[in-house]
Amino acid sequence: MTTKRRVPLDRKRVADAALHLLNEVGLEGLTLSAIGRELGVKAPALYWHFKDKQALLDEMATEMYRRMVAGTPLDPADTWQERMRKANHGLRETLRGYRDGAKVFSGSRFTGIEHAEQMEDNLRLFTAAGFTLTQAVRATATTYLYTIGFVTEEQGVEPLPDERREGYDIEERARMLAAFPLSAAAGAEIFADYERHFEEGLELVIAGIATRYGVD
Amino acid sequence: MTTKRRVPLDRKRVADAALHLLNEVGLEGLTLSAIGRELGVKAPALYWHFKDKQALLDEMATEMYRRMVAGTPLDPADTWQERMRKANHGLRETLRGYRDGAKVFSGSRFTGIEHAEQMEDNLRLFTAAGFTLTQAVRATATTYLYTIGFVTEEQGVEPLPDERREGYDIEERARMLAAFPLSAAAGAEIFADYERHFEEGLELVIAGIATRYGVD
DNA sequence: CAATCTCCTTAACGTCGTTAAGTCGCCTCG
DNA sequence: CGAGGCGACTTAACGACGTTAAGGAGATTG
Repeated sequence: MTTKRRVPLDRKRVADAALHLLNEVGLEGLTLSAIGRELGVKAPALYWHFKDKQALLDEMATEMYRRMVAGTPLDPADTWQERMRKANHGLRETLRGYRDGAKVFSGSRFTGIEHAEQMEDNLRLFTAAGFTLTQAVRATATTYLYTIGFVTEEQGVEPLPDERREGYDIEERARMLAAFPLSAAAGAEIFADYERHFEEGLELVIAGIATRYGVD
Repeated sequence: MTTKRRVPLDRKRVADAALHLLNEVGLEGLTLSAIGRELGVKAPALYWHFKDKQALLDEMATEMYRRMVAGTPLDPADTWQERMRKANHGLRETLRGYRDGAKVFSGSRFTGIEHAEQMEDNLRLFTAAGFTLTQAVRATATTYLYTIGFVTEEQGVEPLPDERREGYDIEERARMLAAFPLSAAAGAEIFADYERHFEEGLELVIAGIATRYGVD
């Protein structure tokens, strides 16, 4: 019985397995031993590749970013508005692709500097469109922060697309808030149809950028 | 030695102590036994008042909200723009008042329905200003989500006002990103002067609301 | 005065992230 | 060709954490 030598892990393969597992068990179930099990390895083995769990989460966030870039084709000829829509829809879809995706993403920091390539591309497009660098940064940062905030809240209610967390029954909420009619009616505007609401909020920000910076 | 009977705890006192402790140790150091110690009680005692730790975090978020409302005076005669500025600056200051405040806040759900009072007040003001209910909800939600996203990122760098986390040296970042000149220069626009940048982003959103919904 | 309720304690459990020490195959070099 | 070292793991163990179970003391009630 020749015990075959297993091909060694590397950071990427660990991050991939962890992202896959994340979708099944969520952030709170994402333990090192479970990740190890996914890879046929014991938990402490992961410390060979990462200094601690946060470093693994950082690599996961970076991998999410890589996949977002790969899955969100950008046209150099985009107007800045088209670029904003594509980039932020791409970001939202990426985050929604993982259970607790927004939390993992916003709680981590990228490893390396790969992300700067996309950032540079965006800033170049915006400055070419007539924005100052300062304006370009404010514009992209504001939409980015809106999207992160949006998906974080969204995933508090819908951990994954078409999967609803309990305790967010719109009708029950309306009944509880009977004394506050506007707030009660607002429930449908807040806890349903996230797609449309995300888009609408994004358009608000884009409109504000165009207005305030006099660029269109 | 008469062992005096201690006055019993209640949910509010526990949440208060936990919020106080949060500022010293952060979310990851906020353990039940540490909270108990703060109150002269052992960890399992807290289970008399809360069904689990998340329920305590929910109460903490609710208490943060109460303090925000109490500390953010609103004028019924405000224009909707003034209301947005006051409400969102108040929210940001409240969140920044606690270490990991944004994370605690956005990871929890309010207990009770007190928060609806303020919500109702806002929606009333906005609809009176000429917004439809749908528009009012989109407008307030978009700014709210921007603010949450902003402070979450901000506290990743500055856990508390005037307290910087390591690893965010702007000059070192610029050196690393030498190959990406726009991104390198953007560092100063991203990791410093949060106050001004928050305001500027908020104005972008407000401008977009005015433009897109034709209300001012 | 006994029973009950409130609010807490002590004890214990299983799990988690993490560290230390040891193992085993492979590669390198004398 | 054999010894040593290195890469990539395992096993064992640690302390801390959230949580549950059982018990107990003081106040309240019938």
